[in-house]
Amino acid sequence: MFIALRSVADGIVATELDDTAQHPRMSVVRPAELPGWVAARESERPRWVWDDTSRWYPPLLEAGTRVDRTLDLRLCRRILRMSTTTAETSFASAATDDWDGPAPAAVRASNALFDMEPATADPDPVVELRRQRIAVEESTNPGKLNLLLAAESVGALAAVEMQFTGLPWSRELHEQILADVLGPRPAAGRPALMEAVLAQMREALDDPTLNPDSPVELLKGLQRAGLQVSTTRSWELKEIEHPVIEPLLEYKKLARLLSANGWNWLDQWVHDGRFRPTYVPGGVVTGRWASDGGGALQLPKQVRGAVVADEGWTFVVADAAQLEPRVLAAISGDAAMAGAGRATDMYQGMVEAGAVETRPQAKYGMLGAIYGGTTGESGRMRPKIERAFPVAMAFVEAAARAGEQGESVSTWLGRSSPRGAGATYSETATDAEVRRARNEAAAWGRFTRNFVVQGTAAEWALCWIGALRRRLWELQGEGSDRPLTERPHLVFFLHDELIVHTPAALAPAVAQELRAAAADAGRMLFGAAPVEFALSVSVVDRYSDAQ
DNA sequence: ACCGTCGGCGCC
DNA sequence: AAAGGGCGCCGACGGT
Repeated sequence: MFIALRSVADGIVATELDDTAQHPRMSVVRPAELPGWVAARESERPRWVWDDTSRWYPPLLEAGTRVDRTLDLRLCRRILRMSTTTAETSFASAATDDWDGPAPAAVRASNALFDMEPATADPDPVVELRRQRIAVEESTNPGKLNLLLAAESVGALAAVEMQFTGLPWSRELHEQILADVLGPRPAAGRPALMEAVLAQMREALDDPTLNPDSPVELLKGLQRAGLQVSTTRSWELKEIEHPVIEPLLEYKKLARLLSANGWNWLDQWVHDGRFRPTYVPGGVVTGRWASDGGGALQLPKQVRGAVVADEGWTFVVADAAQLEPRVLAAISGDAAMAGAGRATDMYQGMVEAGAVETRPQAKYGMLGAIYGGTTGESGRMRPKIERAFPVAMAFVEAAARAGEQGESVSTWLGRSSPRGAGATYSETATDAEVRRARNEAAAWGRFTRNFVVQGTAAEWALCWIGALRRRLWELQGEGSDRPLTERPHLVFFLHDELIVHTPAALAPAVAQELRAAAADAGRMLFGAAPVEFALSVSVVDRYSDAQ
């Protein structure tokens, strides 16, 4: 059963539909009564259909209503528009309309739902749902596409829930870290320890007015002192021997901490002991999530010591070990690579299988295969990886060739990449123009090579989240009416890593569910394929203690 | 005062 | 011959 929600001038129209999206029965619900109404219908396990989860779900959660299943029509529209599996359908060729692109700002405003009368009615979700269902049926792989749409949508629910519950964050411990590394918070100017390091730099360069914060001036200063550098990037500076290098690298680290996760960040993003990032499901072309504000997906290891569980609670931190190589083994059907993945540590498994000699060789070799790297260690390992895993390598090579020629590539479930230009240049092009066109085509090939792996890994992660979310909810019995924040709940997601905040006594059970959900995700995507998805799981009171 | 771009670096 | 994927955020900078 579906129940589609739509905001109109005199309330919210809820349209109940059967599993074929037919036989509508409409009710009108007053906005203030929606959470209670939704909660009452939830026992029938409908799939709630709405334009944007980020618009409808926060007020429901605020009112204590959790929903199990949804279809986020706007997210689904984007997938169906792009997918090569729907390319032949009328859905793909239809003119753009309100459902394409982001929601209008007026609709996005979270209070529009309950506090204000909308100026115009929403576009009809029932019409869009039916169009999408037809597109899926007419696609070349309805089963996979349905799974992708459900996974994308459940991810949107989890994203809103994680923002709602927030990541437990200790202001005191964060301030302690800042004080240890930078010194006390200054009223103005640089913190004391930064100033001290800067003094060392000025001394080493004999340049008392050196401005370290301007890359242009810093570069001039370094060159004036005779250093052979063309940029001020850390990795380039590391190659050089000079008394200024050590304090300079230190200064950069301090400046980074100060500007990205210093006191200002704390003031802006941490309130009432919680960091509440906005996740953006589907925000990355590959299907990965993006984040908006607070840099949730770039949380440096340096400040993870401030992430501390509540009294009597603990964290279960799980990350998927070597997720992308395992995904590559599965989508390419490379049996030898899948065999190496039967080890808990896949890279070690590759060593034991005799493919390479050391674990770092395995790691860099695989990263090179997935990213298209050819220099350094990953380039040197390339022939060995080719020999050991020819099926997998042929798979990513094919994805790269497709991209170079301007073709679209797709993930396992059918999310497709944008089209590239290919190596296009006119007959009268100069050598430089030809070179540039070829470089661009090669870069697009690296993008598509990575797209199929990164995007499928993102699909695995969505399935993992979806399976875990239901398992956690059922952990204490569905009948329990405890709110989300009083049960084990997800608080953080980082591409291949999840954190669950749980009453300490339930941590072993949560760890079990995380592993079971990972196995669920593997089966959902790949059925009986012989690829295992190992997790490393730790139970810790502080995020920085994980692993 | 505001806006867009860029260098640089954090995460996966 | 050479070729590393995806993001977000900050401050500086150059433009208006």
